[in-house]
Amino acid sequence: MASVTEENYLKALFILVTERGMATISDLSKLLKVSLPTANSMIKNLKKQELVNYEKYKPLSLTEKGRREAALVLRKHRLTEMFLVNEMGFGWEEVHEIAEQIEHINSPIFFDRMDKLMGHPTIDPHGSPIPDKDGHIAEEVYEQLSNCRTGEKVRLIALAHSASDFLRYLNNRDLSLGVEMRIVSIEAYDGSMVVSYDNHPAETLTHPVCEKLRVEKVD
Amino acid sequence: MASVTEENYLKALFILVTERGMATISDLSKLLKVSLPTANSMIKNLKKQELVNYEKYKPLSLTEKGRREAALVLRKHRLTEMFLVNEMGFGWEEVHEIAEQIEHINSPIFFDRMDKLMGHPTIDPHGSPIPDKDGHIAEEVYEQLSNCRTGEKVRLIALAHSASDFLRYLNNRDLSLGVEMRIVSIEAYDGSMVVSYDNHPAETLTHPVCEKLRVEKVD
DNA sequence: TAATTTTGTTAGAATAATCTAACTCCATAC
DNA sequence: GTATGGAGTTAGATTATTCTAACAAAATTA
Repeated sequence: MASVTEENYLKALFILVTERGMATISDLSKLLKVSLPTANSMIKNLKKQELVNYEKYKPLSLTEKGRREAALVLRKHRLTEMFLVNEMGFGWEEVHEIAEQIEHINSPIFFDRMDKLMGHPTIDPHGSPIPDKDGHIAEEVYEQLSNCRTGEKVRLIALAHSASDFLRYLNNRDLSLGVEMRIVSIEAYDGSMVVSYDNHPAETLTHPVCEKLRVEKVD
Repeated sequence: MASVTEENYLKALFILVTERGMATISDLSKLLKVSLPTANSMIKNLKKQELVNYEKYKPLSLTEKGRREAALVLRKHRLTEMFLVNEMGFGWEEVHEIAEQIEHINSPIFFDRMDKLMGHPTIDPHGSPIPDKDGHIAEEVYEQLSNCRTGEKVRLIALAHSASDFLRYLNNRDLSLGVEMRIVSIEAYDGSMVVSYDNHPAETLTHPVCEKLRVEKVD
């Protein structure tokens, strides 16, 4: 079975490929904060185990076996986040670091029990889909807020990132999943948006923030 | 901070010293299933960190710092076991293996939350005391069933071991903490005892089992 | 296209945790 | 009081994961 380190590489690769369609060794080395040679040698190791496809100087991808392993780690991570929020009362900004550790626990009954206690949730507290027990994961079809137009009304449905400082930023503005907002205006210069929702008639969100907010249109 | 391996050595040492009053390198090597030289070199490492007292060829003990670290690992283990039983619905025979892994999670807020959700429990599902946040642990003052006499009435209050096969053995006989039993007879030859309780008028328990059952006398 | 920068690779070393083989110390049995 | 067996130690090697230094390939810029 994959070591904790190997699981982290597989998960990182899965996320990179899902988010940007491809991944390189230097992407991995940045995301995991290891040196390039370290990532390079781990990739050789994972190739030997037939978990990643890799040829010298070429971009990386997961084999079917690797993709499945990675999705199961992601399943454990997201189930844990949901459990921490729903069953233990944590805020969505507190759970990532804990889940980063618990995702490596090797105990199918433990995660099955979480899953059952929560009634088999399909998304985590940040709106990301939870892979099923076979490693299948729903595609994320939501739009970025940054791609929407002035006047549109949208519902916040998921987040592309879940760093705790970003989540606290959202908390401070009463932004949570399900909030419906109208795009009041878009600043052409820097792409920042002014949105209105609930008791916030005019909240300005910078472009990097809008890129991370996933929304669906409301009629 | 101590690595997972170091935490396991400290915990093992704590348990050995608590159970038998002292510990040697070979005790450790047997308990942790590592070779003698492996245990030897780890002990040197822990001595360098001032976590254990050790002189060549002498028995081992924990320093105050080491004792505290060990007790905090044990705290995480036992809180986890209690959480798994009380909040997640596991049987007491299922929780040891999971807790062995979760005890190494580094997240004070996670364990504080468990503790709070359960109302600050002081014993785990096997009756063992849970150390407090400062690493203080209550002494276990219970008697072994094997030291009791014919005719005495006792209440099962704790277990000295929590291996899952032992716990299933108890489950199969409807033995759980709190059960009150009367000692019907003791077989002098092998120390086995016949006890009666609830719907079990005459259950025979071997000496090794009786040694692991901790009881208090009922008037 | 040539120069430069970024990315990737190889070589070689370090650390943590483990092992086996060989040797030494110590308690105790005779 | 010596011999013996168990416990402890040392030496040396292995594996996993990491690093830096040096170099090579690919991509980008001029």
